[in-house]
Amino acid sequence: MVETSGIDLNVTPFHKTDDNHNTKDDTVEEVHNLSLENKKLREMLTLVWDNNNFLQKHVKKLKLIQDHDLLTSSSVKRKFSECDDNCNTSGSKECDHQGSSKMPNNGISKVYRRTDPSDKSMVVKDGYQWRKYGQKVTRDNPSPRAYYKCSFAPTCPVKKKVQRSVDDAGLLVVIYEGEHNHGSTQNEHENDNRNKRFSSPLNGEKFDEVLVEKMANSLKRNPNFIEELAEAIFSNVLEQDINLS
DNA sequence: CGCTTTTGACCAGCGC
DNA sequence: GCGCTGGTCAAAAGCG
Repeated sequence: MVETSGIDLNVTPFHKTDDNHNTKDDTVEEVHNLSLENKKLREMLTLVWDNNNFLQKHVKKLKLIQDHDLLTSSSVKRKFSECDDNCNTSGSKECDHQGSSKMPNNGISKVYRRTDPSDKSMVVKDGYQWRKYGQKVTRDNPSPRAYYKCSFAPTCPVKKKVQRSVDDAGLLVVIYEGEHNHGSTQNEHENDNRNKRFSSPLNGEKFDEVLVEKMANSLKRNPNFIEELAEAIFSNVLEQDINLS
């Protein structure tokens, strides 16, 4: 019986027995071999576990890259190419494209909001009052782009553009231009609650985490995946052992 | 009645 | 200059 972090496995160690010559030395040797085999199996399981974790992280990373590509492929890419360059070169913390994020850029910020794809209204509750003044279908995105002006204060210069992501209908890309010269119509807490009520329960970063978790669990539940992974690692370990010896 | 939304027209910038 | 595209305007319609 070998026990590793969180996994119980019934392993019957392969070892040679000889009933006719069951001396004390033989028993000691058997115990020694058994512990060696257990040690090896434990190491292998640790390796499998580590590789599983690595693969989970890799899946997560691929998902993030996919999201990033998806978002930068939309029409807003042109305007924010500078920001993207900054992301690539300096890795600025401000340029977090994951989930619902803002990217301050000369009074321009971009926010991603995950909503129900079936919800046709491109309403983003952000605590301000907006008046729609135009709508346009852009060249590289079949979903229309809506233009809003802040109507809470007559002198407020802030505008925003709302458009669905070209690849993910459930993802709204909101571009804010300018800064409000007045306060929000509601506090941040109320705003959060509203967003929770009006959009999908799985939104933004949380949605990604849940998705990755599901994918990882699905892989873990798949016996073929575990078998193939174990086989691959086992053959790899054997190769390493051969190379070392 | 006042505010918001819709939608076609218009304008400016850009590339060829 | 021309065509394409994104952004804005403004009249009409809708709504509470």
